[in-house]
Amino acid sequence: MPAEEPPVRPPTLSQVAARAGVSLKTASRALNGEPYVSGATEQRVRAAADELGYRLNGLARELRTGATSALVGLISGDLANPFYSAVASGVERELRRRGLLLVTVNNDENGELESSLVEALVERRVRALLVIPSGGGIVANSHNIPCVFIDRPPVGLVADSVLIDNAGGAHSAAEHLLARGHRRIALVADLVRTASQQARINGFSAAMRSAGNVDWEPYLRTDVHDAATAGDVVSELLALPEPPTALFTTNNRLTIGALRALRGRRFQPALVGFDDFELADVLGLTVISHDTTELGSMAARMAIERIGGYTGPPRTVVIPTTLIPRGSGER
Amino acid sequence: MPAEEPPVRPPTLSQVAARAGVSLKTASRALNGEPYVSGATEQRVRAAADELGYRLNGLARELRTGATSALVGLISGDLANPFYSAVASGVERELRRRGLLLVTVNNDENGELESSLVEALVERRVRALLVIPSGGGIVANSHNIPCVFIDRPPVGLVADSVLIDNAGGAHSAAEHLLARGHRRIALVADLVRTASQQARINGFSAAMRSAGNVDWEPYLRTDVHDAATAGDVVSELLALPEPPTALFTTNNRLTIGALRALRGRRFQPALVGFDDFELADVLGLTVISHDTTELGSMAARMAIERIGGYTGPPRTVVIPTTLIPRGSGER
DNA sequence: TTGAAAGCGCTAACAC
DNA sequence: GTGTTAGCGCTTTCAA
Repeated sequence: MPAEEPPVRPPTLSQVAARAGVSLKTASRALNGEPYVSGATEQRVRAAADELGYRLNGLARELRTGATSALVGLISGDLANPFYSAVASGVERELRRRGLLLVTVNNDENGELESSLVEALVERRVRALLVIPSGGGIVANSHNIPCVFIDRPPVGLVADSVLIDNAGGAHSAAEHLLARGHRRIALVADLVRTASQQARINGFSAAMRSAGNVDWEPYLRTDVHDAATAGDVVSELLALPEPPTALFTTNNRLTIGALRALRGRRFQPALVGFDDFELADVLGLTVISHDTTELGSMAARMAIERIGGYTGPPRTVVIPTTLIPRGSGER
Repeated sequence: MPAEEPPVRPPTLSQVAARAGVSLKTASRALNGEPYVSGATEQRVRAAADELGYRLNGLARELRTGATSALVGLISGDLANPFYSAVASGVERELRRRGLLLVTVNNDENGELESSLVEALVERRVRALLVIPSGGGIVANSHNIPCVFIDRPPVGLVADSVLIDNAGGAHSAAEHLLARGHRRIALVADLVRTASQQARINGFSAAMRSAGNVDWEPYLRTDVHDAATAGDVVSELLALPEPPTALFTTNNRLTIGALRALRGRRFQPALVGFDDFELADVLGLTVISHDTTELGSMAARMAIERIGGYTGPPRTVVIPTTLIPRGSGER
């Protein structure tokens, strides 16, 4: 049984100073590479710091220099979803270049939890907040800290946002299928309460309207939220007396569900999916692609500008989409 | 034109106290729900806090109460890689339950960068460090803070680690292919300098040795680090005068590269891949699967125990693997 | 029940 | 070049 360990505290700057035989401030100057320290003194201080295994206490520094941290918070859905992790990857890379650190938290697609996470991050004095809203709750940014919304604009307030060209992408998917002669086209969409899904549905139906096609309307399915349900929905659609000849799925999860349902079937309807993903090429899947990582990088850059003092009006950046034909949308 | 904005500092506890007409300490007690505060006083303090939009400054609290933060750092490769993001997802979920926050940083698979990131996190006084080592560098944990290694054990020191049963998984893949009569089996592996790859290669060759098979040896390819190269390597293998009849790829990236190379070919060798991934089922791919998210959760739990004061000897947990036959490994 | 004083580890401002 | 003093916003003594 080891004796009660005294809770070993890391060495402090004054301990380093004492050991080097200089004052606190001199030690500070030496380690921070400030001018007006003689070479010899600097050497001694550095040596003392090494011997003690001294590490700067960032908390204390940050408290002193302005009571804000070097942290930027990202609130999103589960990182296991490749969309969120791609965004996180872009964000992290951009932050790291500026010496900022990324704190990631999962909102579990739950608006209340999301609000409490905002509180927690604000208490930690994050320098900025990046949010992919759960869609349910509204993140009120009454905290006076820079906030950039990703993929979904905030409800009821104007703020910096980075969005995908949802309407445009869905529009081009619709046109692509129409141009190949499809009329009975099914639309399988996620929760309509999110603005991004809403825009995709709108873009799609606008294209149908322009083409004077109403045959698709019986095949609209919304609020399909996971891959398994998407698979069921697609199976049901194909079991109809007059099944659709083409499908458009409005995000990667739903597309994957559709692919599972289509697997091994004799009749393969045309399929276009919103969001590109790994292996879509191997599967010969036609997709509406966009640079998800760039979505994150852009948001991070906007946040960094705000941190840097930019005070212009809120901006909205729209990331374009591209249709990548790989076979499934051309049959 | 608004006048020069004074840099608005968030309200402090003493401002709240002043407004409520109580002392600093009383305000602190009231907001922290400590005993010995009269109900009326508490109400007044809470009201004052609300009116001012007061948020606790976690930096100051943490500095005062022990100079450590509520942060846990995770150092890994790019989150765009589903393996890392699955681990991160498991870690985050576990931390959040304990009120801890996850800071994720990307080591860019670069040992030197990794060391500097450790420094940065230690300076922020993270409570624990979770590391998926880049393989190149050695993370020396001379910092006296809890550290758990994930997927790859640290070189040259004993420490808490959570590993996948790499050797066992590779062994079962080899047996699976041998049992189906394959002899010329190609092994496409990633950087051998990482312990996990080393273990997979060892497990595979041990099984071959047991079976008395040496025919596979000309088909060993290592240090294949990305999907594109993996594709090239597979194409080369299949172009040999005596091509292998089966392939084993030692991680998801390489498997995906192999799939791309195999696409549209007449002759389809058997294929087993280490790591399961989304859509592997749709592709009919036989894999060595393991619970990647659990890898992260387990590591987080071990770190939390250390934070909680556990001082036992370092432990190593091995996460088991399962072979999931889906067709590609059975042809 | 409440308050005053001290101090966490550091840096800013000003002396020497 | 170097040291002294003060104070970031909070919690922890200890006294009232």
